[in-house]
Amino acid sequence: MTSQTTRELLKRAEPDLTRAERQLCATLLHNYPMSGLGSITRLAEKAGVSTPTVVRMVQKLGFSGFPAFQAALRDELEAQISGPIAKHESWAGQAPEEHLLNRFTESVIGNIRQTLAQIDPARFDEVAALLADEGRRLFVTGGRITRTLAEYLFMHLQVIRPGVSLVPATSNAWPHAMLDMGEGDVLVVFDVRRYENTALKMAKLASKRGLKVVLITDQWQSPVAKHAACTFNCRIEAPSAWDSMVVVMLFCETLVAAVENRTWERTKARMSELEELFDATRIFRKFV
Amino acid sequence: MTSQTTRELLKRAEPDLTRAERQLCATLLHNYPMSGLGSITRLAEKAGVSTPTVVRMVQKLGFSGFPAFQAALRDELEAQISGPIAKHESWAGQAPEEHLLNRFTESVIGNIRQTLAQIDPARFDEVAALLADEGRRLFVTGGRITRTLAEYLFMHLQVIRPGVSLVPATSNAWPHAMLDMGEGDVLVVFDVRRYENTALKMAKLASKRGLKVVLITDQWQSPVAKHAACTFNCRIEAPSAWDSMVVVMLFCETLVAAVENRTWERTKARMSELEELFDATRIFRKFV
DNA sequence: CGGACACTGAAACAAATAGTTCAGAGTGGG
DNA sequence: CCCACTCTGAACTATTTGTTTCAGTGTCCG
Repeated sequence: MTSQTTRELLKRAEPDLTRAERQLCATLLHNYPMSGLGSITRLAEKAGVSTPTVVRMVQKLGFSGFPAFQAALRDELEAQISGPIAKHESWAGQAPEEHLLNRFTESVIGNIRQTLAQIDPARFDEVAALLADEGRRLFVTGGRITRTLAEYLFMHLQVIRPGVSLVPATSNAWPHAMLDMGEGDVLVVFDVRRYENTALKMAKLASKRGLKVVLITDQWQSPVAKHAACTFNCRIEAPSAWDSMVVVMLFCETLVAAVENRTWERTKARMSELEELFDATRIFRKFV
Repeated sequence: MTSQTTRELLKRAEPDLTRAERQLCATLLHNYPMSGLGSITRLAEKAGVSTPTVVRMVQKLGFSGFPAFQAALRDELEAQISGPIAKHESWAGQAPEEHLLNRFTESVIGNIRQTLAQIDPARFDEVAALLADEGRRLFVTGGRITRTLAEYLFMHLQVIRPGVSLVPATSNAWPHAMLDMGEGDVLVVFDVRRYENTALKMAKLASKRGLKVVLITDQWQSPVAKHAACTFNCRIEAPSAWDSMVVVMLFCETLVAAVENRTWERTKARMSELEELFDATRIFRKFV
């Protein structure tokens, strides 16, 4: 394929690029090749790097300068356009359509579409507001498969606001945790098929204590729904012996973003405090 | 049709144009819109007119100047290229396009598309084979954000085959775990930005001990790549203060499915054994 | 630790592009 | 045949774009 030469050039060169250059490279590949057709200034801005970085990179790729690079992009684009109409390409372009990468992705995209179509945005906003209310304590729980998702949600919420706890339904310690749960608090339950007994019991007890239960479950819906103030169903189908939690995670992340938007003023302070703590512990690298 | 506005603008304006302008117009329409994407000078040359003619004409068409005209062409081209796929309705049909649910999903789909386009299927299959090889012990590790993903992958792999361990990079117990790592074993490292020092150290030591290191990282690539036999980059952009791990999870699940396909005979037996154990512990509900 | 090295972007600089002016060529009507 | 009018491009100016230099910063390695 000569028509994709520059794209492949970018991909192949990527490992040898520096941090800023890789950032630029990613931007270029992101919506290839449109982002490269503007001026060097706008490309640099879009990628968040300086114009010298752009020049250095295209020279590293073998072009004499930015205009030469741009000309190559234009030529390829022209060849592509005048050529046969682009078919619906598979996701992993280099693999045949039946490759697992394509089949799995296809299935997950379908899950996303169907799940989103069913969600009531008003309900979603409602729950976001509930989770953003710092007057309420939050409890998050998940089962065998969903524990990691519960942890993921917990970790983010914990940074966003105070008063968040993770309650492992898989252990037998959860009745102790329930001692802290009071009227008006919120319990987020993850429960997907092979619905778990402990999840049901916990939700039942919690709703009796006056907690608002938010349930995140699959399309067949966990029996916890009976005790939940709000239920969200995510499609979890996949060409595998396992179910796919991708949509559940997408939902969690979106929820986190929504909560964060509502608490931003206070969250900002919490995050910068966290940042200082990280600096003090030197957990992270400063640069690549 | 808004997507062809400029082309139709040209066609409709043609009768009212002067000779030189019509010549220019014809050139533009001839291989629309490529001829308009170069500099004004080259367009003028190609059409055999002067640059003032070009400026006058685009102003006559209602653009403020040549750059504005060119920008319009680029935008149309972009819309045309990304094709009907990008033209989809909002994901959460009931919500306006600017609702976070739609914006977030949009962004994640973009991440998926771009990540998949970059993955080398051969490499993917290679790693799947590596993880399916029961002669090698497997170690999985992740950092602050990615720990949950590491756990998720671990949980699945553990069911699929024996000899899988989770090594928490966030604790200081990992050097102990390293005692068990030997030549030919595999270490799967998750490391996304705010790359962590422990991940790097662990990967370095592991590769020195003769382990194959598989790295799953973001588009900017963790420095662990230097010590990795195989690196996969996932786009993690999201309209949020946080990065999105959805694509990383998609990748993990696909990998799990691929490994499982290779070990299915033995995995089947393991899974039914697990089933019996579950029955014995009565963790799951028999019926909804 | 500390020196060598690599990466990055601000700023200065060079080159092209885009826009303007204006004189001359062409045209049509009186 | 001449005048008034429009159109056109050469030449100039202003602006933006592309390139180079250089100093600051962070990383690596002994």
